[in-house]
Amino acid sequence: MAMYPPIIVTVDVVLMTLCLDVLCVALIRRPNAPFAGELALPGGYVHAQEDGNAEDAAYRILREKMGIKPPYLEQLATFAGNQRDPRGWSASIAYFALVSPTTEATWQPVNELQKLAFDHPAIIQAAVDRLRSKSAYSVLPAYLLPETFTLAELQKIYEQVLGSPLDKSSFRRKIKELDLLDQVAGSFQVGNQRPAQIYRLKKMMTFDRTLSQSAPRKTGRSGQ
Amino acid sequence: MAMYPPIIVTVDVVLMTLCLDVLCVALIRRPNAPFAGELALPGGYVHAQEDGNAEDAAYRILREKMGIKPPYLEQLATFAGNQRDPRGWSASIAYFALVSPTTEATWQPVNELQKLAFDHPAIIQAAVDRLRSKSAYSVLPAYLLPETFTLAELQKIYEQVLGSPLDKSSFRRKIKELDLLDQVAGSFQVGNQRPAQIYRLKKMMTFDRTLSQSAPRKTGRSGQ
DNA sequence: CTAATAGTGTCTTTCAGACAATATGGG
DNA sequence: CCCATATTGTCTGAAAGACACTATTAG
Repeated sequence: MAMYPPIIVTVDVVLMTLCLDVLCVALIRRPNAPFAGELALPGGYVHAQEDGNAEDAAYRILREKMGIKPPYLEQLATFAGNQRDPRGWSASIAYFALVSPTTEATWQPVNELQKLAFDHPAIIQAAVDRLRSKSAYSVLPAYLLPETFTLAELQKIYEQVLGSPLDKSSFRRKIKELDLLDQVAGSFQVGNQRPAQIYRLKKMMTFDRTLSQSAPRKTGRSGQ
Repeated sequence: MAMYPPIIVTVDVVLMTLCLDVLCVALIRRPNAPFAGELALPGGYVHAQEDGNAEDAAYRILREKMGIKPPYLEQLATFAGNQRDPRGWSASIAYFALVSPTTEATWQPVNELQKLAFDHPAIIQAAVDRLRSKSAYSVLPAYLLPETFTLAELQKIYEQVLGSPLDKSSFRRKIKELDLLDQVAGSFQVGNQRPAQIYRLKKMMTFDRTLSQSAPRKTGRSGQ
């Protein structure tokens, strides 16, 4: 079998959180070529000696470049081809991760990104799409909050991510049915108001429990 | 930056169809080491010279090894690490494809697979899971049928893939709402029965239209 | 008391599941 | 007429949306 030049294999992570109610992604300014000086996703080569698998590499990169271990990480997709890196044929195994907004990083709103290195805009778009679609039927957005939060805060996150307002009663009904939150002793209060119950995500091994919160109904019938 | 030994980059395709109402996957007996003589998914090295991107590689492999161009192909996930290939650290960009049962191949039922090369059982399992989950809200299973089919045939496919019987009336209501099928002139008949209307998939650029056929309702209320 | 937000109750609409009724072919 | 399957119609119950109502704090 013929030999081909080695293919560049990297891992890039779309690390997201919510800053001031706006979905943001963590970016790093590249110190070296290619795209030296430009903003890029945290990423790097797979280290065959250190990384047992691709997820290990993603965790290592987040540890080395961001100093964190995110509570949620999943593989997004692989972006591969001869056009995305001037050095040659490359494959980027992309992950997406969610963290609390207390995480230190250079956060940039996903809706107003400047020019980025490589095809990172496309990777970020894919991550945002994935987050949106999964938010419709899972508790993923809770990972964008601090460990404890109120239901009002959680609803705001969902509305931000999904881009449409939700009914308070229906939202609470769904969340209660899901039974994925634990009450936390204590409450949160600001100003002259009734204090709110505090919750946290239940410790679980499985994400992706069915939420099945559907899109808002249309008022009129769409013909027959 | 330190140099690392080159990483093996391959593309593997889970090519599926329905043979005698059973979901099957196309396998090839490996002629060479590693795993010579064992069954494996059609796959191969990425050819940096020929393949512009990973999807190109998947199509090339299906063309070379199976002699087909499938009507549906999507990236599944990337399986990468140092344990899956005895030659070293490897990354397999896995795709999954659906074809009509008229396609010539060595089909094996996905439920009774023998020992396979590499981690191909896990890749196949991921493909089946993906097909199942997408079948709940898309018209994907139609790609498992010949180009034209009746609604009864289509419903049987859904029942096979989803693993549970569907109500005839509800199923037709959903399909009609989706508006993803075109009527074909002519009809299909067997025996002394009313002939059935023939349909085909509409030509479209987008898959994944919302079907929102939900899981069967539970009869009782689950507490509060 | 008021202001402000937290949290609940209830009516209505929508839609999937169940299943019956009708339609259309050949004998 | 019969049978067998295709196709449509209708009823019902569960769940989502709309929205009003009550609860709890500070002052």
